[in-house]
Amino acid sequence: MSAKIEEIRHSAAHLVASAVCSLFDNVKVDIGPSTDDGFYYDFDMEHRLCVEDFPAIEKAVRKLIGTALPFVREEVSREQAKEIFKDQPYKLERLADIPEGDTITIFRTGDYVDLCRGPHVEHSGNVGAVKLMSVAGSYYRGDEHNKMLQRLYGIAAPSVKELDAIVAQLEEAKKRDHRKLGKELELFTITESVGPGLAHWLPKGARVRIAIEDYWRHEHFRNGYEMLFTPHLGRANLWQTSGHLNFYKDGMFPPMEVTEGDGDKAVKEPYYVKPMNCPFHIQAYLFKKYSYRDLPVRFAELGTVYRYEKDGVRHGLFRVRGFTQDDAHIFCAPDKIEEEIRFTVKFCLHILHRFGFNDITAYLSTRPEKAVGDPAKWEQATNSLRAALEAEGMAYEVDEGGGAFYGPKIDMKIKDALGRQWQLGTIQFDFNLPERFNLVYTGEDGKEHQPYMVHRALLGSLERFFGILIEHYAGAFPTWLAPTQVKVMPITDDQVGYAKTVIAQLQSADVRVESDLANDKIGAKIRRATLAKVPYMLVIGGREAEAGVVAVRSREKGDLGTMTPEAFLDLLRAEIHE
RNA sequence: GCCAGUGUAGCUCAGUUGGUAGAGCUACUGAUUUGUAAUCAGUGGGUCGCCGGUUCGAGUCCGGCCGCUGGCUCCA
Repeated sequence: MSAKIEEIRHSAAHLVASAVCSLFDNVKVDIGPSTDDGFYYDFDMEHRLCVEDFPAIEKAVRKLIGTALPFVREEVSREQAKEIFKDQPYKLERLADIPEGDTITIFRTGDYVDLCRGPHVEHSGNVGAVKLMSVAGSYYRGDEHNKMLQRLYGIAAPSVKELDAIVAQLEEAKKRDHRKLGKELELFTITESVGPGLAHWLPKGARVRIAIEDYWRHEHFRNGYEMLFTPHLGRANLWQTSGHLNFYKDGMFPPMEVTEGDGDKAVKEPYYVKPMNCPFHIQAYLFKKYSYRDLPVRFAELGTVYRYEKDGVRHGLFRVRGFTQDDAHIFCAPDKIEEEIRFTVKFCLHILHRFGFNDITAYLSTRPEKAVGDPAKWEQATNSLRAALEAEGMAYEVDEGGGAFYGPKIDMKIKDALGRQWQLGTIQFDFNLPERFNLVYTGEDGKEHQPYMVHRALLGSLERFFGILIEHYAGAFPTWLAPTQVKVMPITDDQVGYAKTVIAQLQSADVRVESDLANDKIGAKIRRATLAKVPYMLVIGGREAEAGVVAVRSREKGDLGTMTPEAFLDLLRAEIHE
């Protein structure tokens, strides 16, 4: 973001605050920072802001822009500032936060004065254009115990034309919204009858998921992982041991209670649906004794978990209550951990690249204040994470003290086609569970040692990942992922027979192929297939049927002319495996 | 949970100051047999999110729930 744009957004926020103060009574203002795509300003006032107020506010802002009011910077003493903002409690609090000795600056725009570091544009005319987008509640200083203020969101640009461009960009993002595309492309549905946050993968979505899963499993087997299938429920006792009941009970669905045993010996036993797979993978590890020669043991599972996400946090597929993690747990000897982490990082990047994500940043989170486990282990674990990132030449940022209480971690964040950042993979040490479940392996010395345990997900959850993929590709999945890879469309009923033999040929080669035999003109069929974002259309008319060829139309490249079905299959295979 | 919106047919949406619902697409039927982004005609299809209230009468007004959207908080 250029400094100039930032100044414009920031200044626009001041103009909006100024307009709101002039239009309504007794307005207390908080702050108005610029954001990634605009700005917001928080207010405390009696009047409830709503969208109907926007035109009046925007009009007042336009008037301020029209008069080219200068933004006047003044340095003031703390006492002067206190006097100026005596009716603005939030400003006084912000003022109190400014360390003694720092310069206190205020900015005046006409009658409006704001406590602000700046910088600002020279005069309000430089702001150009402002549009209010939405109004929302926001806790003062982001703390839910504080009073809720009213927040106005807006966008600003140097000119109306540039503002329109921003609006167009927002509309582009809206067009890619996975919820909209999920409906249009028949990928998934979430129904009120089943419950909020519980996704159903429809046939088209399921086809994409299976393509993802097949690839995922194949690569895991090729890279030394074993697969597990584990139960969806476990006794309360298990969750007691793992510590989840103590720490995360609110995030778990409430228990279901069954009676075990008869008569006097009958016991009520609560079962919980799993919010994580770890305890189950640990059971698999506890199944037998492991030697140092067996390590590292890598257990992977596409494990479906359920978490009781609070109201108001759900969002399409991005935040759901039931989801499938591409989970794995690695049990590794301490002296091999650095190598193993490097291997894991490499594997993660390999998988993410396949899905078209090349702009990847890592975030390394280190030991927090409250932590379990030997500090020396933390040190070694953190170093192995750091070394792996450096060995892979990855850009990374360090979040000091940002690790979980049970171990340090790396999070992988990707940028999608619109430049938006998403957190996907995570590689996380756990010094808590090996202790709680008393995990061991037999070392070279014949004694029992505790292995390092690493949780690892590459895609995060399949649901969320699918949502991100939909938006990344705007629904136009690459051929290897596309729910329908090929649409066969005869021009008249006379070619249906030949079309069916072509379809059978493609199907037997595992191509996801569909036909459009509707009694429609070819233009209508092409339109439908285009809207469904099918990568390849095979148009079959009398000429093609006669010659035993197909006319190929590619989503990206348009008309590719005619070729035999075999030649088309070769082309398709080359693209899928590239 | 909180603030602000919002909920009408499978989908996208109309529905004027309250007078028991409409269009296009989809689906189905018929005609048409078509050469690269929509052939024509007909027929189906709705407890207007749910519950309650006001009213002679509620999709429309009021209240309470539920869902969804945008935020705040949260995401082991």
